Amino acid sequence: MARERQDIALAVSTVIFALRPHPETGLSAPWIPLVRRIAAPFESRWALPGGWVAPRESLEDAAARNLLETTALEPTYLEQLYAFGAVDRSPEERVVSVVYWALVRADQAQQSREGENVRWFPADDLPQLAFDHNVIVDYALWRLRTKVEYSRIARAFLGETFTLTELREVHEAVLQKPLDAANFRRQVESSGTLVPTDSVVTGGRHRPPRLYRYNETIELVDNGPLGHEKTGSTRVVS
Amino acid sequence: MARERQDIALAVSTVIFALRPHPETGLSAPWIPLVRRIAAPFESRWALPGGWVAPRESLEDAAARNLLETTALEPTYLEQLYAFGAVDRSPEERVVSVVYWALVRADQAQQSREGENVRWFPADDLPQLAFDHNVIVDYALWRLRTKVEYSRIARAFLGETFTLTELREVHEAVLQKPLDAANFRRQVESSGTLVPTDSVVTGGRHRPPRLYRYNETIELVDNGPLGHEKTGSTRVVS
DNA sequence: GCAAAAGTGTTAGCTTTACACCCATGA
DNA sequence: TCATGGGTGTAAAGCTAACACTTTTGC
Repeated sequence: MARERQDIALAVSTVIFALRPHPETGLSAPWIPLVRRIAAPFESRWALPGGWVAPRESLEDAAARNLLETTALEPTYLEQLYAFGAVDRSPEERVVSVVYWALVRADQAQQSREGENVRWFPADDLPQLAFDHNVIVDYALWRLRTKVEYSRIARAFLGETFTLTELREVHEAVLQKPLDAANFRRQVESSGTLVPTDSVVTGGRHRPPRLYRYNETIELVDNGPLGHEKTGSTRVVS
Repeated sequence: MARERQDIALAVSTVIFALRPHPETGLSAPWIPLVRRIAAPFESRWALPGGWVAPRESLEDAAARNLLETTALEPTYLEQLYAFGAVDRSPEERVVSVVYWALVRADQAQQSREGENVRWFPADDLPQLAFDHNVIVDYALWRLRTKVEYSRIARAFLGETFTLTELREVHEAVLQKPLDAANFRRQVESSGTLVPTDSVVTGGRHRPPRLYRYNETIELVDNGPLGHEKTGSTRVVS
């Protein structure tokens, strides 16, 4: 079963989400950074950050490296989204793209070099992108929204400790709808995913809220194909 | 941004599920076909059916073609599972595998050429496979079990029309646990996914059960990245 | 009639949702 | 003391799970 030359280029791209106020509503919402293409095809169009896979790096390493090189971002969460492999998705060359999605905190997002060639856009209001990237972003947004409800990805938008209101605001920003504060509190408290700390936040003109942290002792669900193994397939950097 | 030679081989493999009686319990359970390797690496080990991606075929087409060539199977359902890209998953060569999972009916499964080099195994009791294929099968099995509960993939194991008992037996085989017939009936009836036909099945020594078919007019959920478009990313062949 | 599976009814317990209300702090 | 968000209480509605019971067929 000898293999002849395939001549299929293998690329990785990443949809990176951060939360920022939406320009229209003013409410916190998902934004993504895009990179302006400086060569054909789709020259001068906005596209997802990405690049080629090197022969001696894993797909995930390739995604993280390209992310860092093009946007200077190091995400706190990185997960594979889908492999896109239609024959005509790139003119001329045959390119298969393994796409990842990532989450960064607002403070990390500000460290990305923004400028002529890198700019952040509200994820629900994008220009026409290069290749099939509009479809990809829509799918990533759908995954983010479904997964925030049953997993603990919201932590990637938060610091080590946080108040329940901060956690709820992350959920509201992702889902783009208000949540009942009382019921939200009971849901997360009964889920056992959080542990209260001894600290509260003082300084507000109101009762000081308690700080929580994530409970690291409980096992995760839907952690990808290697999630049942000792080493997860999703990269979580605290 | 000129790209030098990557020398990364792009392969597809597929985890194909069919339902058959389990050799120990006698109850219906998921089985998968495996292919015996006839060359290094992992010569003589069992492995998932698969092969290389041709330059001018999509990933999904490549999966379907390799399936047909190695096992003579044409699945009724085919969906991408995950792209596996660890550097050392194949010795010597660098191989990235885009893995699909597929469902076939029992009658279709019997048409696969079984023999020295192709054999069916109970999915929960496999020998040590080539490469990382044990991990892949476990993940596919997890996806099958979670997805059967919220989507309509069970249809891929059934004919055009079927009784509610037949549908329930598919769920029981996948989940490997008995379900309450009365509650199962109410769940699927209230979901609106099924439409009763005018026909019943006669011949049993009991009240003749009604035949149902799937309601094609309702929109699907979680149909992959292209699921929101007119053409789905999952292949459903009736 | 009787066995067997189809199909309906009923109830206890749990979860969800909506919203009223009290609490603790800074100004 | 008042405004503000933190946090608790509560009840209606809906859903789930378990199981009793009725229906319709073949023999």
